[in-house]
Amino acid sequence: MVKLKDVAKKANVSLATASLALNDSKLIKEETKKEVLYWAEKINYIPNIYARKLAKGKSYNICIMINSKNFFESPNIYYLKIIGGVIKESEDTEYTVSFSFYRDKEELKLLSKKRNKHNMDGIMILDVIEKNMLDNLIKDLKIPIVLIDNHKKFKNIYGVDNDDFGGSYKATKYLIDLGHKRIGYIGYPDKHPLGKECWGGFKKALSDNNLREYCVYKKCRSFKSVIKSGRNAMAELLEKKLIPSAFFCASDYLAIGAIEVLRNKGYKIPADVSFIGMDDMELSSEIEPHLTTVRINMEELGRVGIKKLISIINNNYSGEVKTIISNEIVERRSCSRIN
Amino acid sequence: MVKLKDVAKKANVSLATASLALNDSKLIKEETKKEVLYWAEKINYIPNIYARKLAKGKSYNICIMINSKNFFESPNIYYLKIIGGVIKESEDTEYTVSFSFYRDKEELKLLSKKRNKHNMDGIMILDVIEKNMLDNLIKDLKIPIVLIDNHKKFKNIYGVDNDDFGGSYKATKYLIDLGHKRIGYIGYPDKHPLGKECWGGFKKALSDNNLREYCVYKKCRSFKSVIKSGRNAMAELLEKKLIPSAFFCASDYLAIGAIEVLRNKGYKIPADVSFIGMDDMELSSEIEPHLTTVRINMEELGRVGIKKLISIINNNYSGEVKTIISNEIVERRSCSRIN
DNA sequence: TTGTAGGCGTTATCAA
DNA sequence: TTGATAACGCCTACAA
Repeated sequence: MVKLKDVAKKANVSLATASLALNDSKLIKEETKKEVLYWAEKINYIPNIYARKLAKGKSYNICIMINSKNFFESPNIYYLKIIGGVIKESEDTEYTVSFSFYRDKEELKLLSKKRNKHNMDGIMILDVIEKNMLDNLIKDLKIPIVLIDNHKKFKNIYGVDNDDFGGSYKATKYLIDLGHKRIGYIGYPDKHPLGKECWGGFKKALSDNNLREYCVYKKCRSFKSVIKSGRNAMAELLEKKLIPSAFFCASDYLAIGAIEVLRNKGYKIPADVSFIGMDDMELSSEIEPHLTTVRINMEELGRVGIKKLISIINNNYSGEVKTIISNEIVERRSCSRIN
Repeated sequence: MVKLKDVAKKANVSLATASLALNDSKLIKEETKKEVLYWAEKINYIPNIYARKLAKGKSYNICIMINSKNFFESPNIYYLKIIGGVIKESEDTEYTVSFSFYRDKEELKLLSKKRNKHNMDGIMILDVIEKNMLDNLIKDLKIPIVLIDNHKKFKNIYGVDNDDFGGSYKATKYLIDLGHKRIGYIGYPDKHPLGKECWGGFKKALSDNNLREYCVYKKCRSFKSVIKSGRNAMAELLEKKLIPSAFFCASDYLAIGAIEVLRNKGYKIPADVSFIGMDDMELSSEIEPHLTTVRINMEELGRVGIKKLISIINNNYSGEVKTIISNEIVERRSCSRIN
């Protein structure tokens, strides 16, 4: 393995000079730098990052923590997108990223093991985490933490979140602008992480336009079999009431299930009923009719999150505690104008 | 930061003894070990993995390489499952895992940068890779490589693959055992990575049972909008021929699209036509009727892959060049017996 | 069974 | 502007 010493020798400078030159120090003459760079390239020098980490006394590593239960029981494409964003964004930094699963109770015991393995300067958490676990993490580790997609929980902990409220507002407004006056809602219970925000955005859009909710289902619980929840929702709604001219669904899968039930009853989508979802899953552009939805940019959450964490680690972050990532409407074919 | 020296001091032994004790060397008396362990625990000693890597002269790191185009353009849950398996399995080893995207042409130039960042003892590749890229990797890096899910390509390079052939055989056999004699096939072109294996397994099952294929569609191309491919397939098939009593589809999404078209034409599934898919996606157990399929265990591919790679790195691998991971049929409600 | 001392490849602090 | 040299924290002959 060719090392710094070899480069120094070839370039006819000392180890120290070679090191400084390669790190583009302004102490070194341009000419010398060039010479060193030339030889480094020439003899294919690859720095040993571990020696560097050691000498610098910093790990330059960020540990991404993921709840293993959530991850393995309901593997979700969102994880993949966040992870992709994180890796991508970290590529051009001096930081490496490592991943670590955590479980429920044993957490604290595991923690020390994790640290052994992942010496780290900062932590990013990809799941909705419980308060006591988070408290323990903070107390034990004393390193910066950034929470991703925690739906604005833990107001005083750094985080990056999707704008659930704004997305719901936007979606509902979109329906209103299409002329809809009777708008239904299918979403999660109030205590669900997504419940409050989505419902809030929906309500606000209505009241800002002097409208009232028409037909509401808020009993979708788990993150699994969400399509089934959508079916159940619509089945229940069909029994009880008149169907509105449009629905906002807090998840595309909810919309997909609901649409299926309605179509089976002979309703035409979007001629009879319009639907707008939220998420933009792969499936959403494949179903009939292609679903209009609010696209959530999870990759962006990951990218922004890692940048933020690195800034915090380096003591030069000065932005908001919670960063809110905006989302946009993707118009497809599940909504129609009403007169 | 508490270090080994501190532990040694507390335990009243030398640095060397402390080190050996913590590494459970048999040179050290049980009693001494206990004392050292006790103090390490007590003062919350966390080894610096980078110092260790450096002293050992090994990176103890494995780099997982992912084609960024595939990853970002068609993020697939399979990636997530492999990654999950890899991380999980690496947890109890001394190896860390890092991830790195690669692109097409610039590959070679990027390579050196990657190495700077991910000093590594081995490489795992998660995508179907092209021959010339692989050759370059091998030539430049000279470290062990394991290919994941490459559909048995590159016979002399270590790899872990799903048993596409066996899965197709099994699925087809399942249909045959249900009494079906006219069995259709919806899958990929012969030159598609999945094409040959799936078609081979299907054909073999038929010929082993003195049956011939009845109605074949092999034009599904991309990995994107596979559901649409399924729809197209069935639309075309409907025009041309009699529909068989059962279909094997080389992907669940293909089956989902095909079923949709057939149901819209008034066919009852599975009363009129049975379907068996392959993959077992989340969606497969949500659609109507719940899809019977061959479950591919991608997490297992990841786990086995990392174990294999570590063995190879440590020069104690003695198994097959290609490890084939078996899959199993998940019976749901899309197949019926025929008389 | 344990301790001494040198080395792993960098970076950083002084002098020169 | 550069060069010695001492860290960084751990491992491991070799000696005792």
